[in-house]
Amino acid sequence: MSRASDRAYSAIRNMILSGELPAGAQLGEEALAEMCGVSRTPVREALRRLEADMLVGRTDTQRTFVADWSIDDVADAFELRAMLEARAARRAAERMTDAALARIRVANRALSTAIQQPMPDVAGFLEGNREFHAIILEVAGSRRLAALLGTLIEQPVVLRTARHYSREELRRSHAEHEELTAAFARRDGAWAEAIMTSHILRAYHAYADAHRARLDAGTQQEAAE
Amino acid sequence: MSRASDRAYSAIRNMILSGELPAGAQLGEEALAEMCGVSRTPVREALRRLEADMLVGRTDTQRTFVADWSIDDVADAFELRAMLEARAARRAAERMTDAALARIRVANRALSTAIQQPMPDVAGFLEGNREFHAIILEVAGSRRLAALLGTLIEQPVVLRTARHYSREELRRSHAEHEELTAAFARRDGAWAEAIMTSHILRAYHAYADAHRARLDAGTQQEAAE
DNA sequence: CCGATGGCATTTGTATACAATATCCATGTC
DNA sequence: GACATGGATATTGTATACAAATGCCATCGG
Repeated sequence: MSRASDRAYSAIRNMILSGELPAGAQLGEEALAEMCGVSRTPVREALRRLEADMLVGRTDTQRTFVADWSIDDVADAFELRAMLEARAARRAAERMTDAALARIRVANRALSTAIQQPMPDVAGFLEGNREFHAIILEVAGSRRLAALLGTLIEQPVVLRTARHYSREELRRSHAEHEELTAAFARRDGAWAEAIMTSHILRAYHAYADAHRARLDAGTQQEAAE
Repeated sequence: MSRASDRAYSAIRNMILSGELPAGAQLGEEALAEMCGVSRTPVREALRRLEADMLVGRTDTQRTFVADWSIDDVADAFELRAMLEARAARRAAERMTDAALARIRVANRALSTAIQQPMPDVAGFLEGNREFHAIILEVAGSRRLAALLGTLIEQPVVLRTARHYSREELRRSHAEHEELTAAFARRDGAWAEAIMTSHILRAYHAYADAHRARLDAGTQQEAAE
């Protein structure tokens, strides 16, 4: 992370995820370079990586812009993520070790602690959640699967969704993690696969519902103006 | 393709796929730049892309080398490809149009012609095959699915395998394409998914068998020396 | 008033120089 | 003789200058 290109990557990425750079915004290399305090060379590398992540797009004439995520794109991404994470869960169940199982339980405990605070610790929840899924991916032992999922796990949408989870949703998510752990403990690949599919798709519908609610609110507000 | 970085990408890629640059070979940026007749800047871009394709790897100190594909890596890649192409086939069947169906039939006819020559036209077969799978991916209508499959379809292994297909294997492959077309004509997603899974996994086992045979031949030769 | 055209401004692409870092080999010490 | 150390050498990382292309806008002709 000390390399200039890594700093540029993180900086631009954060600006996109935080919404500081809104969807559709043109990304001039020179302007980004100045923002990041580096030259254009590392910025160009960072943009290529962000393009691979599909966080930025390119016009037919090589102008880069912040990618716009339609609701269909989000559905598409969640569908693929469900398929790939489910596959990872199955492989992980088939290859599970006692040591990894212990680490998964630790992550789940941290997650449980986070959501039982008087004011739910969302950052703690996200970190425990990330760790949980990371261990599964590690145990699954497929470098390619990990690479493919890498471009799907930390999308703008996913991050923003979790922040709006209700306590009930957080609790439900944790319950699913517990059930997945049970499937891992029994080395039951089919079970793990099924729960993981459900786990991701439920997260998708939580997002879609929230999105629809947001749209309705926007429409009402427009009507009032 | 006229850009220097594109030329560098193609050139290096071809050298890897042809075996001119053997697995494990160090890829000095300066040396590659000279080979491609460009400067280091576009070579660096090309290497980043090839790294995303997993055709080149990187040491912990950022030295690049031609990726070494163990038999397990190949199995891993085929397994993922089977899953993703099967998903694409299902989506394509559900969204199939008459126009696309006609194009698929044209591709299949070309493929059929290629394998019925006295001396099978392998290049023609590969082109028809590529077109067939490309149309399916297009009809599937998922940019992400296309992006993920992009890194899996034209791997060194896949290309080298097809060149050693027997006429019987070519004929079988074509028969599977015909069956897939039938599934598409009936808009039967489950059927299409199943055939595609089988289609890719059969190709995998054809490769694995050939690989084993090659290993055995090598061992025998060693024993004879 | 609308659209085409030309040229200026902006942006991206490439080459190259230089800085930082890693590798390798020779030398010296135990 | 094995291993650590240091510096020469090679390689990668970054900045910058310049070339090529793209986009924008004003001007001109209809």
